Amino acid sequence: MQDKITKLFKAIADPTRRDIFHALVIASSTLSISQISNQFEMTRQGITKHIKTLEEAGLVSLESKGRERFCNVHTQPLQEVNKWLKFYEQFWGDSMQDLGNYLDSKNS
Amino acid sequence: MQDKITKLFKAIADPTRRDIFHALVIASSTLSISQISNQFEMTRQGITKHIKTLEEAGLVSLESKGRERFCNVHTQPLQEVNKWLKFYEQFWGDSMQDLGNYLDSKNS
DNA sequence: AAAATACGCAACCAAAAAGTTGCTTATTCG
DNA sequence: CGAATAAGCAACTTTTTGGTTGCGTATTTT
Repeated sequence: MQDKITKLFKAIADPTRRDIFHALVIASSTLSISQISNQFEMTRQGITKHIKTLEEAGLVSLESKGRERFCNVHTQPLQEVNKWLKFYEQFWGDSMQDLGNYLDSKNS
Repeated sequence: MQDKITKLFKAIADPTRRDIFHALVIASSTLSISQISNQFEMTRQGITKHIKTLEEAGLVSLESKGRERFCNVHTQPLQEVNKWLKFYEQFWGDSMQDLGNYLDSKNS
């Protein structure tokens, strides 16, 4: 389909998914599908779809317990986004000047 | 339409747009629409569309000179993404343990 | 002035994404 | 056991996205 990093970027590009992800991170325990969807206007099935794309991005994993499914959240994949950002970080401030610095350091 | 940060996330979620953005950042001078689209398989009009969404995310701005339009690139908006990431950075490593630390620091 | 270049804009198209409804299955509770 | 709960799956609709073609216009170039 598409590469890992794009899946990751797309997963967090949706506001609902960012909200779900955030809810999972700050929750004091793992949450079930229903527990999550109760926090949103959307139908459970809609939430399930979002969770699936979060899962495919590696940001959550699912664990069945009885009739319920609990979501484990994983923040580690975000390090890839951070890595991507890192490169451009050197250009914050005045782009052109910093670009000069970057090129100089490459040539030395 | 949608909030600023979502526009930004969506802008960088597309691989072609990330490529355009990257090309602009590492270019030694500003590039025109044609100069950019020559580097891609896609039609000029397709590229123009992508540039427009980059523009709406604040990542580029356009400047007309004669019959050409040059793209100025801006990395600063990415700081917003970095800010978003920062919060989750404390959970990298072992999520649950770090979450404990986070909650503890809130209560002290 | 004619030809070529750089571009915008609108219409269109296909595929993907976002979200819904309806139905089935499995588990738990009384 | 029967009712209620948790959830999966498939089909379907709507909207968004990614990309194209076609055409008009302004600016250069020759």
